[in-house]
Amino acid sequence: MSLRHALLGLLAEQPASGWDLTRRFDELLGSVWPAGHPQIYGELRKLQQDGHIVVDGEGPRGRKDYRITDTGLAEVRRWLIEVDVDHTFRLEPLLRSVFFWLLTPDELADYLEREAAFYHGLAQSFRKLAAAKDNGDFGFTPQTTSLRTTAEAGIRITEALGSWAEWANPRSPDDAV
Amino acid sequence: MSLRHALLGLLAEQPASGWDLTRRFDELLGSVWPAGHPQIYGELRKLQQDGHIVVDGEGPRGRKDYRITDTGLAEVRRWLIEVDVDHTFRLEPLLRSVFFWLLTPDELADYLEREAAFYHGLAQSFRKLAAAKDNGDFGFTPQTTSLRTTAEAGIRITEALGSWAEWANPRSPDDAV
DNA sequence: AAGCGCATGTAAAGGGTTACATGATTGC
DNA sequence: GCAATCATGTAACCCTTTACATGCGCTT
Repeated sequence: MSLRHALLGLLAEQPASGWDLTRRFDELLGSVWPAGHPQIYGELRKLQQDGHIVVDGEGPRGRKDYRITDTGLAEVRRWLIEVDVDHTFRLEPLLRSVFFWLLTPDELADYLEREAAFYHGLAQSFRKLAAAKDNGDFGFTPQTTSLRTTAEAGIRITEALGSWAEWANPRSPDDAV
Repeated sequence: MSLRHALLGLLAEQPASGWDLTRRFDELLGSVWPAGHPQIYGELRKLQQDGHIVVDGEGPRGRKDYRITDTGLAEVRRWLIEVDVDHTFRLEPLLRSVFFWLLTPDELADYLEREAAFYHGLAQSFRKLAAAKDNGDFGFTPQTTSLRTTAEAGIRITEALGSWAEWANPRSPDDAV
Protein backbone atom coordinates (compact mmCIF):
# COMPACT_ATOMS: atom_id res chain seq x y z
CA MET A 1 0.00 0.00 0.00
CA SER A 2 2.98 2.30 -0.40
CA LEU A 3 1.95 3.60 -3.80
CA ARG A 4 -1.00 5.29 -2.17
CA HIS A 5 1.22 7.22 0.19
CA ALA A 6 3.83 7.95 -2.43
CA LEU A 7 1.15 9.64 -4.52
CA LEU A 8 -0.07 11.62 -1.55
CA GLY A 9 3.50 12.64 -0.81
CA LEU A 10 4.06 13.90 -4.31
CA LEU A 11 0.76 15.77 -4.26
CA ALA A 12 1.70 17.34 -0.94
CA GLU A 13 4.37 19.21 -2.86
CA GLN A 14 2.07 20.56 -5.54
CA PRO A 15 -1.09 19.71 -7.47
CA ALA A 16 -0.56 17.40 -10.42
CA SER A 17 -2.36 15.21 -12.93
CA GLY A 18 -2.09 11.45 -13.34
CA TRP A 19 0.16 12.08 -16.30
CA ASP A 20 2.46 14.34 -14.28
CA LEU A 21 2.66 11.79 -11.50
CA THR A 22 3.44 9.01 -13.96
CA ARG A 23 6.38 11.01 -15.28
CA ARG A 24 7.60 11.85 -11.82
CA PHE A 25 7.55 8.20 -10.88
CA ASP A 26 9.51 7.44 -13.99
CA GLU A 27 12.18 10.06 -13.41
CA LEU A 28 12.36 10.22 -9.69
CA LEU A 29 11.18 6.94 -8.23
CA GLY A 30 11.87 4.57 -11.08
CA SER A 31 14.57 2.56 -9.35
CA VAL A 32 13.02 2.70 -5.89
CA TRP A 33 9.31 2.33 -6.48
CA PRO A 34 8.30 1.67 -10.08
CA ALA A 35 4.68 2.32 -11.00
CA GLY A 36 3.02 2.40 -14.39
CA HIS A 37 0.16 4.66 -15.35
CA PRO A 38 -2.60 2.06 -15.04
CA GLN A 39 -1.75 1.58 -11.39
CA ILE A 40 -1.52 5.31 -10.78
CA TYR A 41 -4.84 6.19 -12.40
CA GLY A 42 -6.54 3.43 -10.44
CA GLU A 43 -5.10 4.56 -7.15
CA LEU A 44 -5.98 8.20 -7.82
CA ARG A 45 -9.62 7.20 -8.19
CA LYS A 46 -9.52 5.43 -4.83
CA LEU A 47 -7.78 8.35 -3.15
CA GLN A 48 -10.47 10.65 -4.47
CA GLN A 49 -13.24 8.38 -3.21
CA ASP A 50 -11.61 8.38 0.21
CA GLY A 51 -11.47 12.18 0.25
CA HIS A 52 -7.67 12.33 0.38
CA ILE A 53 -7.46 14.25 -2.88
CA VAL A 54 -9.84 16.39 -4.95
CA VAL A 55 -9.96 17.44 -8.58
CA ASP A 56 -8.57 20.92 -8.55
CA GLY A 57 -9.17 21.86 -12.16
CA GLU A 58 -9.41 20.43 -15.64
CA GLY A 59 -7.11 21.18 -18.55
CA PRO A 60 -6.91 20.39 -22.24
CA ARG A 61 -7.30 16.77 -23.43
CA GLY A 62 -9.36 15.80 -20.41
CA ARG A 63 -6.48 16.56 -18.09
CA LYS A 64 -7.46 16.47 -14.43
CA ASP A 65 -5.35 18.17 -11.79
CA TYR A 66 -5.55 16.73 -8.32
CA ARG A 67 -4.92 18.58 -5.10
CA ILE A 68 -4.32 17.00 -1.71
CA THR A 69 -6.84 17.65 1.05
CA ASP A 70 -6.23 18.15 4.75
CA THR A 71 -7.21 14.58 5.49
CA GLY A 72 -4.86 13.44 2.72
CA LEU A 73 -1.97 15.35 4.22
CA ALA A 74 -2.77 13.96 7.65
CA GLU A 75 -2.78 10.47 6.12
CA VAL A 76 0.75 10.71 4.64
CA ARG A 77 2.04 12.06 7.90
CA ARG A 78 0.31 9.29 9.82
CA TRP A 79 1.95 6.79 7.49
CA LEU A 80 5.40 8.26 8.06
CA ILE A 81 5.07 8.51 11.82
CA GLU A 82 2.83 5.65 12.94
CA VAL A 83 2.74 2.88 10.37
CA ASP A 84 5.35 0.18 10.81
CA VAL A 85 8.14 0.31 8.28
CA ASP A 86 8.33 -2.65 5.93
CA HIS A 87 11.96 -3.71 6.11
CA THR A 88 11.74 -6.48 3.54
CA PHE A 89 14.68 -6.49 1.14
CA ARG A 90 13.48 -8.53 -1.82
CA LEU A 91 16.67 -7.80 -3.72
CA GLU A 92 17.04 -10.30 -6.51
CA PRO A 93 20.85 -10.06 -6.45
CA LEU A 94 20.81 -11.24 -2.82
CA LEU A 95 18.51 -14.13 -3.61
CA ARG A 96 20.82 -15.15 -6.42
CA SER A 97 23.78 -15.19 -4.08
CA VAL A 98 22.23 -18.04 -2.11
CA PHE A 99 22.72 -20.17 -5.21
CA PHE A 100 26.23 -19.13 -6.20
CA TRP A 101 27.45 -22.63 -5.40
CA LEU A 102 25.69 -23.81 -8.58
CA LEU A 103 28.16 -21.83 -10.69
CA THR A 104 31.75 -22.61 -11.56
CA PRO A 105 34.31 -20.12 -10.16
CA ASP A 106 34.71 -18.62 -13.62
CA GLU A 107 31.00 -18.24 -14.21
CA LEU A 108 30.66 -16.64 -10.80
CA ALA A 109 33.57 -14.29 -11.41
CA ASP A 110 32.09 -13.15 -14.72
CA TYR A 111 28.76 -12.56 -13.10
CA LEU A 112 30.20 -10.63 -10.17
CA GLU A 113 32.32 -8.46 -12.41
CA ARG A 114 29.24 -7.37 -14.32
CA GLU A 115 27.46 -6.70 -11.06
CA ALA A 116 30.34 -4.69 -9.63
CA ALA A 117 30.51 -2.58 -12.78
CA PHE A 118 26.78 -1.96 -12.65
CA TYR A 119 26.81 -0.84 -9.03
CA HIS A 120 29.89 1.32 -9.43
CA GLY A 121 28.22 3.13 -12.31
CA LEU A 122 25.03 3.62 -10.37
CA ALA A 123 26.95 4.85 -7.32
CA GLN A 124 28.68 7.35 -9.56
CA SER A 125 25.40 8.77 -10.84
CA PHE A 126 24.03 9.02 -7.29
CA ARG A 127 27.20 10.88 -6.28
CA LYS A 128 26.75 13.29 -9.15
CA LEU A 129 23.17 13.92 -8.19
CA ALA A 130 24.15 14.51 -4.58
CA ALA A 131 26.92 16.90 -5.60
CA ALA A 132 24.51 18.87 -7.77
CA LYS A 133 22.10 19.18 -4.89
CA ASP A 134 24.85 20.19 -2.47
CA ASN A 135 25.87 22.78 -5.02
CA GLY A 136 22.38 24.28 -4.92
CA ASP A 137 21.48 23.40 -8.51
CA PHE A 138 17.97 22.57 -7.35
CA GLY A 139 17.75 25.23 -4.68
CA PHE A 140 17.55 24.38 -1.01
CA THR A 141 13.88 23.69 -0.52
CA PRO A 142 12.87 21.09 2.06
CA GLN A 143 11.88 18.74 -0.78
CA THR A 144 15.32 18.98 -2.36
CA THR A 145 16.93 18.34 0.99
CA SER A 146 14.89 15.16 1.35
CA LEU A 147 15.95 14.01 -2.09
CA ARG A 148 19.55 14.71 -1.12
CA THR A 149 19.04 12.32 1.78
CA THR A 150 17.55 9.70 -0.53
CA ALA A 151 20.51 10.09 -2.87
CA GLU A 152 22.85 9.52 0.05
CA ALA A 153 21.12 6.22 0.77
CA GLY A 154 21.50 5.35 -2.91
CA ILE A 155 25.23 6.07 -2.76
CA ARG A 156 25.77 4.02 0.37
CA ILE A 157 23.75 1.01 -0.75
CA THR A 158 25.23 0.83 -4.24
CA GLU A 159 28.74 1.25 -2.88
CA ALA A 160 28.05 -1.51 -0.37
CA LEU A 161 26.81 -3.85 -3.09
CA GLY A 162 29.63 -2.90 -5.46
CA SER A 163 32.34 -3.61 -2.93
CA TRP A 164 30.52 -6.79 -1.90
CA ALA A 165 30.59 -8.03 -5.49
CA GLU A 166 34.35 -7.52 -5.52
CA TRP A 167 34.80 -9.13 -2.13
CA ALA A 168 32.85 -12.21 -3.25
CA ASN A 169 34.71 -12.60 -6.54
CA PRO A 170 36.72 -15.83 -6.50
CA ARG A 171 39.02 -14.52 -9.22
CA SER A 172 40.16 -11.35 -7.51
CA PRO A 173 41.98 -11.69 -4.20
CA ASP A 174 40.70 -9.64 -1.31
CA ASP A 175 42.08 -6.28 -2.28
CA ALA A 176 38.63 -4.86 -1.76
CA VAL A 177 37.26 -4.80 1.74
CA MET B 1 9.48 -15.12 -11.57
CA SER B 2 12.25 -15.49 -8.99
CA LEU B 3 10.28 -17.79 -6.73
CA ARG B 4 10.39 -20.42 -9.42
CA HIS B 5 14.17 -20.34 -9.53
CA ALA B 6 14.56 -20.06 -5.79
CA LEU B 7 12.61 -23.30 -5.41
CA LEU B 8 14.74 -25.00 -8.05
CA GLY B 9 17.86 -23.74 -6.28
CA LEU B 10 16.76 -25.19 -2.96
CA LEU B 11 15.83 -28.49 -4.59
CA ALA B 12 19.22 -28.59 -6.28
CA GLU B 13 20.64 -29.09 -2.83
CA GLN B 14 18.41 -31.98 -1.83
CA PRO B 15 14.91 -33.34 -2.40
CA ALA B 16 12.23 -31.74 -0.27
CA SER B 17 8.48 -31.42 0.15
CA GLY B 18 6.37 -28.27 -0.14
CA TRP B 19 6.27 -28.18 3.61
CA ASP B 20 10.07 -28.40 3.90
CA LEU B 21 10.48 -25.65 1.35
CA THR B 22 7.99 -23.44 3.14
CA ARG B 23 9.99 -23.76 6.34
CA ARG B 24 13.26 -23.11 4.55
CA PHE B 25 11.82 -19.95 3.03
CA ASP B 26 10.73 -18.90 6.46
CA GLU B 27 14.06 -19.47 8.15
CA LEU B 28 16.50 -18.76 5.41
CA LEU B 29 14.89 -16.43 2.88
CA GLY B 30 12.31 -14.70 5.03
CA SER B 31 13.87 -11.25 4.88
CA VAL B 32 15.10 -11.51 1.29
CA TRP B 33 12.34 -13.33 -0.53
CA PRO B 34 9.22 -14.03 1.53
CA ALA B 35 6.88 -16.70 0.21
CA GLY B 36 3.91 -18.33 1.88
CA HIS B 37 2.86 -21.93 1.39
CA PRO B 38 0.01 -21.24 -1.06
CA GLN B 39 2.45 -19.66 -3.46
CA ILE B 40 4.96 -22.44 -3.03
CA TYR B 41 2.50 -25.28 -3.59
CA GLY B 42 1.17 -23.56 -6.69
CA GLU B 43 4.60 -23.02 -8.14
CA LEU B 44 5.64 -26.61 -7.41
CA ARG B 45 2.72 -27.84 -9.49
CA LYS B 46 3.84 -25.68 -12.42
CA LEU B 47 7.45 -26.77 -12.09
CA GLN B 48 6.29 -30.36 -12.18
CA GLN B 49 4.18 -29.75 -15.29
CA ASP B 50 7.20 -28.19 -16.96
CA GLY B 51 9.34 -31.20 -16.13
CA HIS B 52 11.75 -29.27 -13.93
CA ILE B 53 10.95 -31.39 -10.89
CA VAL B 54 9.43 -34.82 -10.28
CA VAL B 55 7.76 -36.47 -7.31
CA ASP B 56 10.46 -38.60 -5.78
CA GLY B 57 8.44 -40.38 -3.14
CA GLU B 58 5.45 -40.03 -0.87
CA GLY B 59 5.46 -39.99 2.89
CA PRO B 60 2.94 -39.99 5.70
CA ARG B 61 0.07 -37.46 5.64
CA GLY B 62 0.14 -37.16 1.89
CA ARG B 63 3.67 -35.77 1.96
CA LYS B 64 5.22 -35.49 -1.47
CA ASP B 65 8.97 -35.22 -1.90
CA TYR B 66 10.15 -33.48 -5.01
CA ARG B 67 13.45 -34.01 -6.75
CA ILE B 68 15.00 -31.70 -9.35
CA THR B 69 15.50 -33.07 -12.88
CA ASP B 70 18.35 -32.40 -15.28
CA THR B 71 16.28 -29.83 -17.17
CA GLY B 72 15.42 -28.21 -13.85
CA LEU B 73 19.06 -27.92 -12.89
CA ALA B 74 19.89 -26.52 -16.32
CA GLU B 75 17.09 -23.99 -15.85
CA VAL B 76 18.44 -22.59 -12.53
CA ARG B 77 21.88 -22.33 -14.02
CA ARG B 78 20.51 -20.60 -17.10
CA TRP B 79 18.75 -18.13 -14.83
CA LEU B 80 21.93 -17.38 -12.90
CA ILE B 81 24.10 -17.01 -15.97
CA GLU B 82 21.92 -15.64 -18.76
CA VAL B 83 18.83 -13.95 -17.40
CA ASP B 84 19.18 -10.22 -16.73
CA VAL B 85 19.39 -9.35 -13.07
CA ASP B 86 16.51 -7.31 -11.74
CA HIS B 87 18.20 -4.45 -9.91
CA THR B 88 15.04 -2.80 -8.62
CA PHE B 89 15.35 -1.70 -5.02
CA ARG B 90 11.77 -1.26 -3.83
CA LEU B 91 12.94 -0.54 -0.31
CA GLU B 92 10.14 1.14 1.58
CA PRO B 93 12.58 3.00 3.86
CA LEU B 94 14.06 4.68 0.78
CA LEU B 95 10.68 5.65 -0.57
CA ARG B 96 9.82 7.16 2.79
CA SER B 97 12.97 9.25 2.74
CA VAL B 98 11.67 11.15 -0.29
CA PHE B 99 8.97 12.53 1.98
CA PHE B 100 11.01 13.36 5.07
CA TRP B 101 10.33 17.05 4.48
CA LEU B 102 6.75 16.43 5.66
CA LEU B 103 8.03 15.71 9.17
CA THR B 104 9.23 18.10 11.84
CA PRO B 105 12.92 17.72 12.77
CA ASP B 106 11.90 16.02 16.02
CA GLU B 107 9.56 13.58 14.33
CA LEU B 108 12.26 12.78 11.78
CA ALA B 109 14.91 12.30 14.46
CA ASP B 110 12.65 9.91 16.39
CA TYR B 111 11.95 7.95 13.24
CA LEU B 112 15.61 7.74 12.23
CA GLU B 113 16.70 6.66 15.68
CA ARG B 114 14.32 3.74 15.53
CA GLU B 115 15.57 2.87 12.07
CA ALA B 116 19.21 3.09 13.08
CA ALA B 117 18.58 0.81 16.05
CA PHE B 118 16.77 -1.67 13.85
CA TYR B 119 19.56 -1.84 11.28
CA HIS B 120 22.32 -2.04 13.87
CA GLY B 121 20.56 -4.97 15.47
CA LEU B 122 20.10 -6.71 12.16
CA ALA B 123 23.72 -6.08 11.19
CA GLN B 124 24.75 -7.63 14.46
CA SER B 125 22.82 -10.82 13.79
CA PHE B 126 24.25 -11.05 10.28
CA ARG B 127 27.74 -10.66 11.76
CA LYS B 128 27.05 -13.46 14.22
CA LEU B 129 25.85 -15.72 11.44
CA ALA B 130 28.90 -14.93 9.35
CA ALA B 131 31.23 -15.61 12.27
CA ALA B 132 29.55 -18.96 12.92
CA LYS B 133 30.00 -19.92 9.30
CA ASP B 134 33.62 -18.80 9.28
CA ASN B 135 34.09 -20.88 12.39
CA GLY B 136 32.87 -23.95 10.53
CA ASP B 137 29.71 -24.43 12.61
CA PHE B 138 27.86 -25.42 9.47
CA GLY B 139 30.75 -27.17 7.79
CA PHE B 140 32.37 -25.85 4.66
CA THR B 141 30.12 -27.16 1.94
CA PRO B 142 29.65 -25.07 -1.19
CA GLN B 143 26.13 -24.25 -0.07
CA THR B 144 27.35 -22.92 3.27
CA THR B 145 29.97 -20.84 1.50
CA SER B 146 27.26 -19.26 -0.65
CA LEU B 147 25.23 -18.43 2.42
CA ARG B 148 28.31 -16.88 3.96
CA THR B 149 28.46 -14.62 0.92
CA THR B 150 24.78 -13.73 1.29
CA ALA B 151 25.36 -12.93 4.94
CA GLU B 152 28.19 -10.63 3.96
CA ALA B 153 25.80 -8.71 1.70
CA GLY B 154 23.37 -8.53 4.60
CA ILE B 155 26.07 -7.09 6.86
CA ARG B 156 27.14 -4.49 4.35
CA ILE B 157 23.66 -3.34 3.40
CA THR B 158 22.37 -3.11 6.95
CA GLU B 159 25.50 -1.27 8.07
CA ALA B 160 25.09 1.12 5.16
CA LEU B 161 21.47 1.80 6.07
CA GLY B 162 22.24 2.07 9.78
CA SER B 163 24.98 4.63 9.29
CA TRP B 164 22.79 6.45 6.76
CA ALA B 165 20.02 6.77 9.35
CA GLU B 166 22.52 8.38 11.72
CA TRP B 167 23.93 10.63 9.03
CA ALA B 168 20.45 11.85 8.13
CA ASN B 169 19.37 12.51 11.71
CA PRO B 170 18.86 16.26 12.21
CA ARG B 171 19.30 15.89 15.98
CA SER B 172 22.71 14.24 16.00
CA PRO B 173 25.61 16.15 14.47
CA ASP B 174 27.64 14.32 11.87
CA ASP B 175 29.69 12.09 14.15
CA ALA B 176 28.66 9.21 11.97
CA VAL B 177 30.05 9.14 8.47
C1' DA C 1 -8.96 -38.58 23.71
C1' DA C 2 -6.94 -34.23 23.22
C1' DG C 3 -3.70 -31.32 21.35
C1' DC C 4 0.12 -30.27 18.61
C1' DG C 5 2.74 -30.30 14.57
C1' DC C 6 2.91 -32.06 9.89
C1' DA C 7 1.11 -31.65 5.39
C1' DT C 8 -1.65 -30.38 1.60
C1' DG C 9 -4.59 -27.66 -0.76
C1' DT C 10 -8.38 -23.88 -2.51
C1' DA C 11 -10.52 -19.20 -2.73
C1' DA C 12 -10.61 -14.51 -2.63
C1' DA C 13 -8.61 -10.29 -2.72
C1' DG C 14 -4.93 -7.07 -3.51
C1' DG C 15 -0.93 -5.25 -5.85
C1' DG C 16 1.63 -4.75 -10.13
C1' DT C 17 2.75 -5.27 -15.23
C1' DT C 18 1.74 -5.48 -20.11
C1' DA C 19 -1.10 -4.88 -23.91
C1' DC C 20 -4.82 -2.65 -25.96
C1' DA C 21 -7.66 1.42 -27.06
C1' DT C 22 -8.90 6.13 -27.72
C1' DG C 23 -8.63 10.79 -28.57
C1' DA C 24 -7.01 15.91 -28.13
C1' DT C 25 -3.45 19.38 -28.82
C1' DT C 26 0.80 21.25 -30.35
C1' DG C 27 4.50 22.07 -33.48
C1' DC C 28 6.26 21.59 -37.91
C1' DG D 1 -1.80 17.37 -43.00
C1' DC D 2 1.38 14.64 -40.10
C1' DA D 3 3.89 13.32 -36.26
C1' DA D 4 4.94 13.70 -31.60
C1' DT D 5 3.40 14.39 -27.21
C1' DC D 6 -0.16 14.81 -23.86
C1' DA D 7 -3.70 12.46 -21.46
C1' DT D 8 -6.91 9.09 -19.85
C1' DG D 9 -8.62 4.81 -19.36
C1' DT D 10 -9.79 -0.67 -19.63
C1' DA D 11 -8.67 -5.70 -19.81
C1' DA D 12 -6.02 -9.52 -19.02
C1' DC D 13 -2.66 -11.59 -16.72
C1' DC D 14 0.71 -12.61 -13.18
C1' DC D 15 2.51 -12.45 -8.50
C1' DT D 16 1.60 -12.20 -3.59
C1' DT D 17 -0.98 -12.36 0.72
C1' DT D 18 -4.66 -13.73 3.82
C1' DA D 19 -8.24 -16.58 5.09
C1' DC D 20 -10.49 -20.82 4.90
C1' DA D 21 -10.55 -25.94 4.90
C1' DT D 22 -9.19 -30.60 5.66
C1' DG D 23 -7.04 -34.49 7.57
C1' DC D 24 -3.11 -37.59 9.30
C1' DG D 25 0.23 -39.07 12.90
C1' DC D 26 2.52 -38.62 17.07
C1' DT D 27 2.83 -37.71 21.91
C1' DT D 28 0.97 -37.44 26.40
